[in-house]
Amino acid sequence: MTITDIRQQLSEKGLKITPQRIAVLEAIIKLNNHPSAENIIDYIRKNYPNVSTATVYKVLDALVDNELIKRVKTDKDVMRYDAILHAHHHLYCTKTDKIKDYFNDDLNHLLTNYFKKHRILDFEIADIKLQIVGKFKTPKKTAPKKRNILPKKA
Amino acid sequence: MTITDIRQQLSEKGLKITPQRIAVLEAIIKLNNHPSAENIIDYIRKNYPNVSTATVYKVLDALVDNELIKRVKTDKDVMRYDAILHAHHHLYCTKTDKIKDYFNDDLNHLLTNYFKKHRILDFEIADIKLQIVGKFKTPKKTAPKKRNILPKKA
DNA sequence: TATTAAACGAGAATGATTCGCTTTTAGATT
DNA sequence: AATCTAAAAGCGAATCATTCTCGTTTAATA
Ligand SMILES: [Mn+2]
Ligand SMILES: [Mn+2]
Ligand SMILES: [Zn+2]
Ligand SMILES: [Zn+2]
Repeated sequence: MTITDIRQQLSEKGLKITPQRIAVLEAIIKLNNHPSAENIIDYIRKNYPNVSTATVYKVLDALVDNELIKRVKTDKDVMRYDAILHAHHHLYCTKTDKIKDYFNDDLNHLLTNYFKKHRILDFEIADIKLQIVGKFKTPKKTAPKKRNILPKKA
Repeated sequence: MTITDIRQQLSEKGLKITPQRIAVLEAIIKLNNHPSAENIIDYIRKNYPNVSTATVYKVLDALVDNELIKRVKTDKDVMRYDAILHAHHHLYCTKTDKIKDYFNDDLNHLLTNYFKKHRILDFEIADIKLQIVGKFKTPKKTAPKKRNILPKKA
């Protein structure tokens, strides 16, 4: 995803191409970790110190409205954003608040087929998403490498 | 679910039985529509005009911590609450913000089995919930009753 | 009934997000 | 290339759901 691609995407949606919009979209793509507005602002300000907070929020709204990004809901008071549009689910870590993508087309088909067969009365499904809540396991300590380490205190 | 039951539930969790706690839990059960804190406050104040907003939030936290109710996440800035503890999913109406319960043990088994067979690397699942987003269909107009209606304009 | 830690009430504070208004700018038009 | 103008950006104030603080009340226990 190059800046040219981003300009292309904005243009396709009939959005004016502005440095702020490019920066926001680029930030979400680069950060690639379902960043909050604050994360995005911090990231952008490294290169463009004068971007206004309100502008970032307005850009985020515009990008969501034009389906260039998606909102990711959380338990917390902060909204998070996702530039990956391909259908996928999310692993929510209760310990760290990290959100990890979970791609599984097999599962998507399972669900789609399930609901094709079992319609929900009076409800028209637009999207089905799994909230998979839990904890990331810290990988099992396998025999740690022996190393010469200086003792903490002489 | 009587008030005696509610007192029982609070007591089992070692929570002090207070009129405010009873009122909040009763409100969520009676409203039965994933109410927001504001909905709950409005409901309660009809009978107890002096309940403090802060108290309601504190009670909600205590009830969640003690697993007597659950939080329901939404797109919006308001948290909503659920007194139904039995595993179920939610239908989110994008048009009206209504959230309807979707019970389906068949589907629950499908998912549980699926993830029993297909572990997610390095992730320990605590809970899986479906966010089913869409719109409630207004029931199809079936042959409308013929009626004598006055014409709109003479 | 007295004791006391826990819970409550009232209002201030917080903080993510939005608003209102002025200034700037992208992109079209001369 | 210079001009035009609706759209976008900037900025400070406002909003509002939720949390905090602290003085007062109360449920539970002895
Ligand atoms: Mn907030
Ligand atoms: Mn908020
Ligand atoms: Zn994602
Ligand atoms: Zn529910």
